[in-house]
Amino acid sequence: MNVEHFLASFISQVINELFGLAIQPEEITLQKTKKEFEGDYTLVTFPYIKASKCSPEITGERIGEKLLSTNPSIIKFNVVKGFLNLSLSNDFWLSEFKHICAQSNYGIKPEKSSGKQIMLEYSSPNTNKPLHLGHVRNNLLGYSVATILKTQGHDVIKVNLINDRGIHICKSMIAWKLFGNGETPESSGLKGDHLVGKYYVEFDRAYKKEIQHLIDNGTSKEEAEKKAPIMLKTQEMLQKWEAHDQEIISLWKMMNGWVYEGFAISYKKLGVEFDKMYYESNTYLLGKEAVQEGLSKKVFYKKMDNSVAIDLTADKLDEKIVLRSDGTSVYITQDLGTAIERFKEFPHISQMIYTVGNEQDYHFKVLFKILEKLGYQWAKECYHLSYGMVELPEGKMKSREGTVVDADDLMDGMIETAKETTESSGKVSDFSNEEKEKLFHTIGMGALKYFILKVDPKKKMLFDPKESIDLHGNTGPFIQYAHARIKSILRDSKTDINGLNVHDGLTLHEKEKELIKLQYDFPKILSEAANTYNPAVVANYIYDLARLFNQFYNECSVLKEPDLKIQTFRIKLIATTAAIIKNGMNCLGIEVPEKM
RNA sequence: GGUCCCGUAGCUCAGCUGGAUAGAGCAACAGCCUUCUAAGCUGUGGGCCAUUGGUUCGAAUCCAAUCGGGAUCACCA
Repeated sequence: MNVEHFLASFISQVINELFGLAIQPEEITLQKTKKEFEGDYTLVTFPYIKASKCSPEITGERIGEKLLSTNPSIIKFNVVKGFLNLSLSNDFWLSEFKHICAQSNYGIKPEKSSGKQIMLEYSSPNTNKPLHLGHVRNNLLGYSVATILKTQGHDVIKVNLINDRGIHICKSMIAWKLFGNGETPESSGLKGDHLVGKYYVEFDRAYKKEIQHLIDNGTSKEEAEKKAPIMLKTQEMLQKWEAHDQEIISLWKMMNGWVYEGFAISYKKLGVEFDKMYYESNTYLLGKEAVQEGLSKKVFYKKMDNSVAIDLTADKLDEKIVLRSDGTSVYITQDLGTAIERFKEFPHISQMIYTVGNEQDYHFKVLFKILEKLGYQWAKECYHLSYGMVELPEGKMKSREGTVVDADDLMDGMIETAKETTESSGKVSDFSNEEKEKLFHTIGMGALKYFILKVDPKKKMLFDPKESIDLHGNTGPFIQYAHARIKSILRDSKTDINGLNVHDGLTLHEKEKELIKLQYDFPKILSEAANTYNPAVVANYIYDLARLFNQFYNECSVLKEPDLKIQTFRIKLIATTAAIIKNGMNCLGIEVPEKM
């Protein structure tokens, strides 16, 4: 039984009895009492003064007195202006705490218990360059939201749609052919994705040089961009690729293979994974049937030049081309086709989530609207998990210009920072080398992941590479540290925690009560995070919990507490705290060490 | 120009389904380790919540306008 509901239904009865006002429990809003006042929950009395025909203060007094006399869990109340603050008894909170203890994974619903199946797409890299900070945000966000949805009992299918074809891929291939001299990851010692990325940058350099050369010889800029020889070669290569030219296909396979080897390493380090991979080289022709279907349903129309379009001006969007005049498809065509395919392939999915940056907000609005107009019922269950760009102090990152924060460098740098800090603390002298490496990875990646996930996904975020990510304060390691501290106490206690029982009638220390109250919120936090697709909700909650534990730790001793009943209670209390920290951090894809 | 998103402490961010004196962290300053891990805890300073108007008993929160920042409006992906 939810505490707010429990109180609200009592209050609705009381208000009805006292003032004759019929009010549903759901309409009563209770809020947590602010720190500076005494009490657990607060009722704002302003909405009821019309019915009570008294001042807000008197209204509060009357409701409070009635509640006190009818509800044994309420032991005290006070009224400040129009605010009625209610205090619940220690035993009430202790019995809530027992409920928390009784569940092995408090707040987390059993796997696949909701019966709802959701497909979530994330990552979606191009195979022409290595992953950068922007991809890191995408990957962490997608993985985290998937994990959070799983806590609600949903069956989540994580998919990755790899953009493995197109003109941008050919750019790296052409540059490698022209300037590569047969260089391979083995011969260069470069990670495969970095090697391919090097030639993507190389292409841009050569292209720009050719453009400048043409401009110097009197060609207009626009003309030069089209006529640059290297660009013509690239377009020729794309045509050959589409015509299944064996030589091009095998070059493509080889270079993509290098990229996949590189990605696999980065994904592993990031700790993300997928249930199914899609490749655009397989899906890029999809959607033409949907175009035909749309034409016959008169959703689309043919234009004078034979291209096919849809008019969305009535929906405050523009006209959108869905098939070129030469009959080839555009980006949105394959997105339409892919979506339709997926719902055929997985008939039980009830929701489709796309983790894509907010620069594509418009694209997804158009996509979902078209699907709706084509008559697909599930179109309204498609959701664009839109997130803000990661910006550097100098502005946006640009792959072609090399002004990106590379994902591998970033991760290695964080792990190195974690190593330095950890070693200087001198706490891990008894660790084996293997354990140390694991710990540095856990802490470094924890810092990075928390740094990115604690901010609201839809907001753009700033990253300054010159200021390394902090390990103190509101950070991943802060939370990991709180967890390690708890585990250290539990080890020293040398007791079987499951065998312990919490006694009634304890007097609760302020911080103990706060810990119970905050732990009690965990399931609500998870469902809120799931409903809003927002890992930051979990991140900020876990931080609050860790901070509260640290305060408790400073004020109350666990193992040195002489009263055994209290000691037992405290052991249970910190054990559940640790479990929630661990499960919460797991939602962010962050591991927590037993010792650090 | 149209549409969408964002403006909260020096910096990075919470709070936004309307409620009490707007919160954290970093940075600065001052304390706390013979006591379960100081990656910690406590305290001090720091705010016209972009501006103006409206709705309300009550607005950082809702509405409108204005100013600033960003994205997008391709037969690119």
